[in-house]
Amino acid sequence: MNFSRQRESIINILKLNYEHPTAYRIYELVKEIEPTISKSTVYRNLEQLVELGKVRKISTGGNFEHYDIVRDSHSHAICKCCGNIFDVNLDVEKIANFIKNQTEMSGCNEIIVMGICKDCEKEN
Amino acid sequence: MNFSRQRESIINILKLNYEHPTAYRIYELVKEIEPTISKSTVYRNLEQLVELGKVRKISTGGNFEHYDIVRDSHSHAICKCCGNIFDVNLDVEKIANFIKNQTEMSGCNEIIVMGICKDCEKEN
DNA sequence: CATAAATTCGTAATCATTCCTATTTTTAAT
DNA sequence: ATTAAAAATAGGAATGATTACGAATTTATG
Repeated sequence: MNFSRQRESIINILKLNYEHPTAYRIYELVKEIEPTISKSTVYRNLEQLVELGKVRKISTGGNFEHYDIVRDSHSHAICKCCGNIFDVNLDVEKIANFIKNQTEMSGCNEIIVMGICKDCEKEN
Repeated sequence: MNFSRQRESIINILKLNYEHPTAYRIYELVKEIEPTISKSTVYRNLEQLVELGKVRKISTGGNFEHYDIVRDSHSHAICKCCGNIFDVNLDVEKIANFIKNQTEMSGCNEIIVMGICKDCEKEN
């Protein structure tokens, strides 16, 4: 993988952003620094970075994929109602062992928890 | 919600199918029983059934949404490599409590575990 | 039966993502 | 510093799963 200014900008934006942005949001933010960047560059780089394990893709069940740069190991909780994504610390290792004994999975490195957030619960 | 023959067929197909089918696969299968059913009817009904809590939508990070009729309470493990979905039994209640104390989530009713399946591990 | 509400079918529209290609940038070797 | 090969980009077109729409049909209720 060669160096590219655009990719560095994408990574920098991801490092500054803790909001689990969508690809399009990342595109918008990078555009402020790198005005001529194209959407395809953003999508291609995100895909590559996910492949390399430097970025995680989070599917919420909504219409967009969200992205999160890998810092420490944490899991995600998603509100089914508003789609917000929260960080959670779960014992992934423990769950991985449990899974391994129970299914055809050889292990796991990511856990996504779906539920309702406190705000949405209040409103309904 | 009124009765509809088409919806009953969709539910029946889901009851018979343990493979976490996509909307399109469900459409194909229902079509064998109900040849004039339209894709929009399948999509609309799946959405309604998800809303009612009778069906669960499973986002794998791939291009399609998968569906699973709610029988017993179980969680899902997804292979990041092949996209296969496996059933798992996790202590959701315990995790829900853990989540509740740690985040803005009021609880959870579904856990998705991402990892690599044994077959894909062998191949790589 | 008659009416209103719900549902369906078929197709068109949407829109996030992927694909394509000519051009530019990066890398490594000479 | 040049050069050639490989990698990456910009921009726009294509894709394709899903959603939206409207006229026609079916269901529920009195």
